[in-house]
Amino acid sequence: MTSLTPRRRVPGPTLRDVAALAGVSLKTASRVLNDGPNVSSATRQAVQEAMESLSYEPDPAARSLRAGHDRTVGVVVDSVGDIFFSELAATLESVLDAAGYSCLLASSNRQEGRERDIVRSLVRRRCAGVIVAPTTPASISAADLAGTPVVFVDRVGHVEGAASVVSDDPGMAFEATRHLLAHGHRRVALLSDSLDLPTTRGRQEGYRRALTEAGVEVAPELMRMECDDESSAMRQVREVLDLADPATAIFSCSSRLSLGVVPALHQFGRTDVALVSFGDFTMADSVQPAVTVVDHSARRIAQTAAEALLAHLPPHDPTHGPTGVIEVPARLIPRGTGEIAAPPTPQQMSRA
Amino acid sequence: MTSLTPRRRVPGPTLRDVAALAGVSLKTASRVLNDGPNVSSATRQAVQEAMESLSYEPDPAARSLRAGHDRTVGVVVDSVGDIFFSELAATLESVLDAAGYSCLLASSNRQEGRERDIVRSLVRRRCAGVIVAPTTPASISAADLAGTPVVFVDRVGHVEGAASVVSDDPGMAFEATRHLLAHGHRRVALLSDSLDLPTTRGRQEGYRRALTEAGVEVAPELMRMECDDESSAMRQVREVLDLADPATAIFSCSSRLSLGVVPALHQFGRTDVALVSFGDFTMADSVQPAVTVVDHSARRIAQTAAEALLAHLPPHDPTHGPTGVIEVPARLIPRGTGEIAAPPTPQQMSRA
DNA sequence: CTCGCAGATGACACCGTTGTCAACGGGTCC
DNA sequence: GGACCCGTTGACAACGGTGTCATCTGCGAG
Repeated sequence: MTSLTPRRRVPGPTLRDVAALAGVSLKTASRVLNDGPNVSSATRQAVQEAMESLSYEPDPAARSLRAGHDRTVGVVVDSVGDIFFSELAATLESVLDAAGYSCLLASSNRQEGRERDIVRSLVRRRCAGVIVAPTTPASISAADLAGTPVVFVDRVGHVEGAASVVSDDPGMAFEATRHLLAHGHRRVALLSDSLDLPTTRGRQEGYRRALTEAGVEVAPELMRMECDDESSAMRQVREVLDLADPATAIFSCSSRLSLGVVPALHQFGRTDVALVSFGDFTMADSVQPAVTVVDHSARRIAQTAAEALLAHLPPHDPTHGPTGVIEVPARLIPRGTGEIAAPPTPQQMSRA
Repeated sequence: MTSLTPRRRVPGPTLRDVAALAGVSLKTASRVLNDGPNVSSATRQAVQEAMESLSYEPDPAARSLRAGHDRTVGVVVDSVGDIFFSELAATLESVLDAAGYSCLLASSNRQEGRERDIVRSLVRRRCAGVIVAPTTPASISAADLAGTPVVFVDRVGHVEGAASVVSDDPGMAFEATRHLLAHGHRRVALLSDSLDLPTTRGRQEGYRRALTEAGVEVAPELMRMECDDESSAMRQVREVLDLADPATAIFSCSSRLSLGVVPALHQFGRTDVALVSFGDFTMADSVQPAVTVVDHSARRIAQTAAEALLAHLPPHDPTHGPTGVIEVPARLIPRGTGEIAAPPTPQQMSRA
């Protein structure tokens, strides 16, 4: 009972076996494995042949233990199941894989405590580095990292020497809203989630600024900040369209919400309502009319973040990687819904 | 240059420190850590207090190296970015996390070679177990696993003693098709991807069998097996609707394709066409009419697979976990599109 | 001819943990 | 009272690599 044999693992060849076969010492074999200096080409070749013939693979655990780091990058996102983060994760994985790193992926479920636990555990694992979508700017501290390089994604994290790769939330929200205003809309509804994330705040801020600069009143009844899933988004859409002075355009703050807004508009038969979605999504360019979006591409953020992290990892000089906030260019993709003109207002009609 | 210090890692407390503080030997501390037998309660408590006060955390690498296994489960899916697999992965992660395992997630991108490489690398890492969506039934062999417990998901994998958690593809496809036939349809189009996966084949088979049993001709021009993304699905929808003897119902073999079919039908204004989707998706019950789906819930498959794997892992007896093909019950969820009746055919009309 | 130096190689300790086995002390049973 | 046993404990080696330092060889400089 004490010695229940959990199905015997078949041990692979070790570096010792390689060394023995090549007729050299363990250390020399190690040098060849790591492209170390001072190895004669004859020796190097002998060892390489031995590795080949045994189909030797180094043991990551042993390496990690001794060397203090390994070829794994930890990735912490809100949820792997979320459309945005799943794309982000997929891209991170492919970029890091190309650089010889594997990914340890975990979901924080937006809980700060869980996020910190996960990061600590990744650090304990001697991950080469971590990539985190922080729930709050200060959710992760330098102490949690214990020197492990980190790059934040999607939201800014405050850790000395760390980079944060984000899109320009206020700026792009500003542009999206201005785009709607430019098509004559004065009643632009804002759909946003209720969370107090910097991302969310930034987008709300951009919306407000665009209205203000255009001299349009910021109407509280048009700002709907309780949309946490598709169905609540649908409900809010109905409400802003049913107002006495109804919305004629909608700015949806996330692709998740847009997944509720689009069906809602279709269901109500209101394809005359303008819409810009912050965040592209699968069906955006196949629905009719196609949805105008701000593309803050998960792919591009992931690509940039992965490269930023790699610059902090060996063989690069870890002190010279990028630092601070990196804004990934986002762009407005006009596809149809954003270009729907506002109907003439009663005032305009009477004035004419 | 040789000794470039990659930002000094701060080493955490080791078990040795704990032992020293508690005034016991390293081994005794280890015994407490692992709930080993034969430790006096006084000693146990002293060690636990020492661990507490140092906030000690065991080192997974060292543990893995010495014990030959660790608390990590490798997960290999087609792509983390795919809607189905991202949900699958999210659920696996949460179930395994609750059992104290972390996940190492990787995408095979449906390449058999890459899949095998990933699995081998996971095995080398001494993962406690792996969960794989195999590209082919024989893509992974017992030799690749070297004794590591495995559970296959979504598709059947052939490895002695391994469980495969799948939904009843032929059966549910049969039922979906029969559902459409029961509403009077005789021209039911099949939309499927071109891959030669058992899953795909099973669904095609169920479709054929339903038609045959109902005495309906299996029409080649209605079987569209070249749909590999949303846009090709849209194209195929147009084509089957434009036939001289057009389709009146569509059976879409995957949620990914349905994401193209639904917008296509909306765009063509053909909400009179019946549709059943194999696989639920976010917008399915919010579009109008809502989409009837076969729910082969990623969540349920993941849950079952995680439990099957856990049963093969310590502290359970690894030889007594479930084995063979486990079919997760799927169910047809009628929501609207599947219940649209067929228009009377010319034959029926003239006969009347 | 000797010294020194650099390239090549290996012996050994060590990373943090767990398995093996021996030692110790106290009680039980003849 | 001695043999025996069991619960408790610790010394030691080992897992598979890498860092440190010593050793050895050959060769050009003085």
